[in-house]
Amino acid sequence: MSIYDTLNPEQRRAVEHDRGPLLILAGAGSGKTRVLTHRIAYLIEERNVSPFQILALTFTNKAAREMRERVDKIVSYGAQNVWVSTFHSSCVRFLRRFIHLLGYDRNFTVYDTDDQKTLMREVCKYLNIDTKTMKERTLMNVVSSAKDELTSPEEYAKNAEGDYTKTQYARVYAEYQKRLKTNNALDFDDIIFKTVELFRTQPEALSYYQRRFRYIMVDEYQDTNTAQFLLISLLANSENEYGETEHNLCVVGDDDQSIYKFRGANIHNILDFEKQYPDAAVIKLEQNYRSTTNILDTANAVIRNNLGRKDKELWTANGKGSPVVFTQFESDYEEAEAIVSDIAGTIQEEPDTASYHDFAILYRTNAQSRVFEEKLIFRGIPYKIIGSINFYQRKEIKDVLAYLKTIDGGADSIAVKRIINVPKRGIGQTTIDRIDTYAAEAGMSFYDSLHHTGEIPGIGRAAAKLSSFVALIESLKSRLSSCGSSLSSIVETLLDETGYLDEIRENEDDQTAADRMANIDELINKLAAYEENAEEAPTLSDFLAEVALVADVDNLTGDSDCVVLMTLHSAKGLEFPHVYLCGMEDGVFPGYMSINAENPELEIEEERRLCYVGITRAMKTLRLSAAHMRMVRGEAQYNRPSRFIDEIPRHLLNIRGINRSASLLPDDAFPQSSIRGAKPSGYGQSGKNPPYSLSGGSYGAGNYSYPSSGKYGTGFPRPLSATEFDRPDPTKAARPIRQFDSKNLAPLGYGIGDTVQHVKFGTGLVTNVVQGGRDYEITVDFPSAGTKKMLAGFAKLKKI
DNA sequence: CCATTACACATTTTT
DNA sequence: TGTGTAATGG
Repeated sequence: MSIYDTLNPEQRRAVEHDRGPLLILAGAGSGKTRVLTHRIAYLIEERNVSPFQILALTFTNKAAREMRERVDKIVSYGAQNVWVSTFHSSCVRFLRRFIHLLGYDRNFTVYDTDDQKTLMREVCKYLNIDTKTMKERTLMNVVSSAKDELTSPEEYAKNAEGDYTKTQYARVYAEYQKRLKTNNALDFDDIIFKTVELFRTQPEALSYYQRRFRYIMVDEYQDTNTAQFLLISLLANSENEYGETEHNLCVVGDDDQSIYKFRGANIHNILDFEKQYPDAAVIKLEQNYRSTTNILDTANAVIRNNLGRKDKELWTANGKGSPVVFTQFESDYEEAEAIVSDIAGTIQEEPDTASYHDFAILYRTNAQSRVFEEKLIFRGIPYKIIGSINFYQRKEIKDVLAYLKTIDGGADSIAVKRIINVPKRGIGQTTIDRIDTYAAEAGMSFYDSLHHTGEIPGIGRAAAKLSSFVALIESLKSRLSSCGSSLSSIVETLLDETGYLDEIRENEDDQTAADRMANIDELINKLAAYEENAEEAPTLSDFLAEVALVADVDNLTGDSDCVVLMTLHSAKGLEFPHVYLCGMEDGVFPGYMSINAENPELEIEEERRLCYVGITRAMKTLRLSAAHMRMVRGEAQYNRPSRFIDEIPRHLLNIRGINRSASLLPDDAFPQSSIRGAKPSGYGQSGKNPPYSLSGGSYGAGNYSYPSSGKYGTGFPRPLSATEFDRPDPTKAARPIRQFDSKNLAPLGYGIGDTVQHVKFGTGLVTNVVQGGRDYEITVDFPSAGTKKMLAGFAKLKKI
């Protein structure tokens, strides 16, 4: 019996497809990694393909690591010669070899988001751009999208002609790019962008890799952006031994799991694969090995509402399993309490079968984790939050890395400026600005101008401090190059000599100081491990680049027994026996940003895919929940349950709710998530829709909304205890639902062409009124503030 | 130059 | 709510 016998027919067909383009549409949990790894084994063992000729590209280090391990396990020989790595790491390796052809130095550094932001701030300052009207964040997105679309600064400028804002963007982009190059740095997008540029302009570099990689596999193909798409297309264009062009390209993905449009992912890359390669074979993997029938039916029911997707439906031979539960709680607080106590209860009841790491709490935004954290701490349940605070983004780590970058070359001015006054050396902003000006005029790098302090006007007393800083860096530099000290020992030396550790000890409270020291220790360990394991000669640049390309989820290992909390985005690719998908409310999930977007249909579809991803993470049980009231940024918000809940057929859901008497509810239906203390000033004074009961079977039949009074605690009944998951209290009836009809919006009192008064912007002309789901979106031209789009519910416009 | 305070501001984020 | 940046005064 061969290893291929364990595959189902579709999987097997995919594995045995050895030549030409192949698209594998792999639904969630359909065993795509298995297919990829078995296909690698098959090519090597049955088709005599050299392991050196195989390239497997992933998005995350975690995925790359997993694939690497599994390839090593099933491929009998030469497994380590298969190139398995992320897009970015691969491109860094390509660029280390050839980037000099593009005028960069081969020991370039990689800028992470923080560095990018710092650089962008400098650019704005230099170009006199008011960061109040044009935020760095926006500018970074502009530059990032431009690069994702392979638009050079010059092209961008050309396209921007005649448009003032775009012309500004073009100036920023050009200056930003210029500075990156001066600093010999690439940002994340550059890594792909520059590789494509390399392959387009340097045929030798391209054909070198085309000849090398004859079989290319791409995981999560639905998440590729235009630049990555082109990169793949260029590489997968090799010639075989008969001089024929062949496209041995195998892409795996699921259009339903495309959730990174906001980062430039282009879903058409997967949808149009067959157009690009008319001879492509297409194989659908629809059998799911992860979840129960109930969970998959729920997932299918939701995703069915998206248009323009590849037709497919997941099924499983697993049993029906327990029903999917939806509970609406009184507040986010009670939601968290119930979920945490449910986890504790399950663990207590089934200590032999359930452990903490079987449970995942998933949410839309990182901010939602806080309540859970509180409850988990209170109960003493071990947990891990995967999230925005990446190890390598911590201040102390970034400081140490900045020191290393400075020692490594000093071309990266952002790094030098970061640590020139850390710990405090009495070198302030004015001094830095003066050096900057001098450096720009003299055409040298920031660090190099530190050697010429005598010539810099206005430096005065700071000169001595600057030279002692330079002396420190130089001594570390020589220790590294001539004495052959290890990287890790250099770090120890610099921490000691700069007094960095002392500063932490003095200025932080005991706990944070201890945390920081521990982090630094861990960094030293990682450095030492890197030096030991490096394939070739370990270099500082390589370590730094590697480190810049690490995400938080990458460090999620199964070895610690913790409940895991993370955003839906981070959860992609993972699975858990028990999943809690919380915050299922309109305005939270789908987020208000998508509901109020210019193109809500499109954005809601992306949110729906996110929902699909969340649902399909669950193996055995899935609990959906919402809160009637939620504290968001210190304000109470009242949201109706998510529209995605409506999309799940009633018979699949076990609905549990909070008890509340209908008569206590005020009549106003809020147009949008409400504001603390807001007066229910004239919205939807309908009051004529009779409440109907949840148990009456009408749940999910159409539009409805929960009315709300403003402030929590005013016209609102005292919070009642939430029904516990799994243990419905029969004394508490299902909560009543009232129907809501969007046509019942209150008349606005003004319309297009009217002049209105706004609290902040003054008077303006209404140019457009669009009726959204529960509110009007008003476009107003203000002579003072420009054109603004706002929701009638928030704007409080008055006709004049 | 640096500490303090006032103020504005908030999606998601594989790399 | 709580964080991170801009203005202020010592």
